[in-house]
Amino acid sequence: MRVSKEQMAENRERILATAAQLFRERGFDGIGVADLMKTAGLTHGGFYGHFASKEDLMAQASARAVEQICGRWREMLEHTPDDPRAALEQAYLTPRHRDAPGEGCLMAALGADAARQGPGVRRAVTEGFTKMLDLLTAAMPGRSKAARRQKALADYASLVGALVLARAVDDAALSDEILQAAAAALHVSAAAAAAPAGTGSPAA
Amino acid sequence: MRVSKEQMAENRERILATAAQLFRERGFDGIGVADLMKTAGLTHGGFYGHFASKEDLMAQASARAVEQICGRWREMLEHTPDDPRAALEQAYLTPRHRDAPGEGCLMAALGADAARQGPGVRRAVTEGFTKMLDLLTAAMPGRSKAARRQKALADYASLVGALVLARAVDDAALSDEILQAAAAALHVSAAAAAAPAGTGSPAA
DNA sequence: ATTATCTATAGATCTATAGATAATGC
DNA sequence: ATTATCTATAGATCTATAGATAATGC
Repeated sequence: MRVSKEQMAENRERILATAAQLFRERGFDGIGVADLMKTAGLTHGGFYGHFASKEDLMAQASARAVEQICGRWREMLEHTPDDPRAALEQAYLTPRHRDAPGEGCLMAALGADAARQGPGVRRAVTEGFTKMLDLLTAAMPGRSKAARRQKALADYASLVGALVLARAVDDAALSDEILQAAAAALHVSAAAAAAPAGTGSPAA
Repeated sequence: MRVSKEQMAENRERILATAAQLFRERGFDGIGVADLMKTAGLTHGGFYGHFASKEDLMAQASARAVEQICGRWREMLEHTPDDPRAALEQAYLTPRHRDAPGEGCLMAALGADAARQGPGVRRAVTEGFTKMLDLLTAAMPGRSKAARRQKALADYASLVGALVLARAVDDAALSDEILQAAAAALHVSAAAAAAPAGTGSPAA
């Protein structure tokens, strides 16, 4: 049953990646350790050789999700030097992002959940939020750093709220309307009403 | 053990009120039927004489929370005829509201959770959201109804996102900063940095 | 020999139900 | 007699651990 050190590291990565997706899709309480390990192709008991507890995994999976998101954000900032803020915010407010929470923004998927978790999870989520905020601040136009940060905070709140609301309602037209209203207020062109069967990852 | 019809109706109301608070404080999965009934002063088994299932209660408690919120919103609209929008949004973005989720906005506390629930809960949450949106639209200045509604949607997204983020982070200064940045973007004066030990209910 | 994983299970908790109990309301 | 509530429990699920297993790596 024992595997090589490389294989073990790979297993650990797969557990983390699986958790980062499933927690965002189903909430911290929506997926158990046994199901999670099964999805990762391992058995229940092996989990505790990799992580101290489920809460430990929740914290590390949150950090992992932030890394994925920041990686995609950095790519956008490099590929759209003219108006990176608009590109990022427009991509955030797409039906594609709304419909793929498992690959999307940590704060929209788990922010409300995180507020009810223990110190380890809240610390990881706060650090992750700060990293994402710094990237958005860097993409923000404006004179002073303070003004850019304030605008980034306000814009981030608009993005997260619009996505939370768009996912909560069961009316597709109303959901699209929420995304479009937020886009209009942020002065980026409205997201398409239906998600095209395009390639690539969602934008958050 | 049997109680009068009036007492039974009162018990049912107490279960609903308790659920509307505890679900918002701890999430739909954060409180069980047994603990909920204990808090309401009843025993576990009696629950199913009042509600068909926990999910049934989740839907009805969401509707109940919306009624509470809309009642407070209507009061504000009547008491601040000059600029009801600013009054409502300013009150929403206070530390008091952030620190009292059990009495606060349904969408900020349970919006992300609701997206993962069954049709009954999603329907109730969507209907509640529509009611709150209509009140905010009525408080919004603007020429056309469509323009007021679009602005209300965008503002509501900002409010919900700011509250979700302010609750998620474990850094008090950062949390206050989020509320203040959202208030500034909405052109309402920033919320006080610390919640005064005042009277009355939170504003959402 | 060490150790990563697996099997099996302990102990707690959760939703829901069955049957007993006792107070209401005819 | 009816019925709202209570007691007790079924059955499922959850986190975590103990001990067995078998492959790695000295």
